[in-house]
Amino acid sequence: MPTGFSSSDGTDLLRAEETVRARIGEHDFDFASLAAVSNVFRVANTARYRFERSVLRPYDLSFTAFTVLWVLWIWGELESRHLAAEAGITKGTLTGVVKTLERRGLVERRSHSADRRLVLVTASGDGAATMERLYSEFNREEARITQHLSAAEKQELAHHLRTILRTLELLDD
Amino acid sequence: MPTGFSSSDGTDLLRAEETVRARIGEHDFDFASLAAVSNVFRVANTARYRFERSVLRPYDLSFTAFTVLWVLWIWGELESRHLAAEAGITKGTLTGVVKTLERRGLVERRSHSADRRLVLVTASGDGAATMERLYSEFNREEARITQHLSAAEKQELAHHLRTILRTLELLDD
DNA sequence: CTCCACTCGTTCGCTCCCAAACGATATCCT
DNA sequence: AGGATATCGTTTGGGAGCGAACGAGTGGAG
Repeated sequence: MPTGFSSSDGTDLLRAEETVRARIGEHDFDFASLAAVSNVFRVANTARYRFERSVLRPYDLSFTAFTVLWVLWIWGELESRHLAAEAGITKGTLTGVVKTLERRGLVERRSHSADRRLVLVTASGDGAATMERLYSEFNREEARITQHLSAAEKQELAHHLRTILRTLELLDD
Repeated sequence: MPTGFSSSDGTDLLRAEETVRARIGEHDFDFASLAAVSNVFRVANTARYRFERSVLRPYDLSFTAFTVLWVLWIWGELESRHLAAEAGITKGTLTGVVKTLERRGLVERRSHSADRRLVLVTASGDGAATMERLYSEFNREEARITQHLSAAEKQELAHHLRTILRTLELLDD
């Protein structure tokens, strides 16, 4: 039951942050950034956990395996390193995930004819069919966990997150 | 280099979402929820990766080990299962993480005198000293990645995320 | 045409991460 | 008191997840 930080009724959601404030003191500390960033981690953790236990469980797919399959479904055939980048994992990790997906017949691998170092990965017919069913369930769950935000607030949220994403790209050493 | 989904100049950050829209069609799909939730995952992924490579690397701490130590630093001595809940991991995972932290002398374990099933965990002097230095660096990095958001926007972001968090708690089966 | 530098995906060692099963302990019921 | 029941942290098995090292393959410089 990793629900992340807060425990019960929601009114004490800010309590942890208050405790931090008290524990740390006031000198030269950016609490607005703390609140923004730490809540991103909390939501991601909790939501990921929930997705794995609800929609993903019947398909016996991990969140990462789902992400990889989803990327292939959207973009079509991809070279390994691009697939890894799109899915947000290293190529070493991808090797294992693709191996899992291949074992279940959801994905196919072939090597590039011209450049034999390259490996091309595609969603199989089965993989595409699975995503067809799975992704609408996934989207319903996305809607469910954001049900107390208006459409405008969701846009606002997404917009702020994209701003951070852009900053992260620029900061990329 | 897992930067997550988007690749280069930031103007095509929305391109992936456009592609999704084109791939999926328009029927009965909640794109606002998709944008909000998927960007939470992307930011969390990318930021976590960055934190591990920048501030955490010199201390040889994983993000999770840092989180556990941070929770102990803020809240003081905790029983294992509460520590796990606060850190957002299962108790089984916690056993391993605490073992790692204990090996490095950052954390101490003792058993409850009255109820001998319970294990109490504390940050050691070394652990607290480490957090003292580490956490201000961490906060500077939080400020850095959110530098293009105003204080009001950070509040807004945190507020929307807390709304989702509250919903997730309610949905908690 | 042959080194040399580079790039590709895989492998390795280690940590994290969960679900489920487990042994030890505590509590409740009667 | 004592047996069912519940709860605690640990262990186990398997899939992520990273960095670093590796072997195979490409392409450029001389």
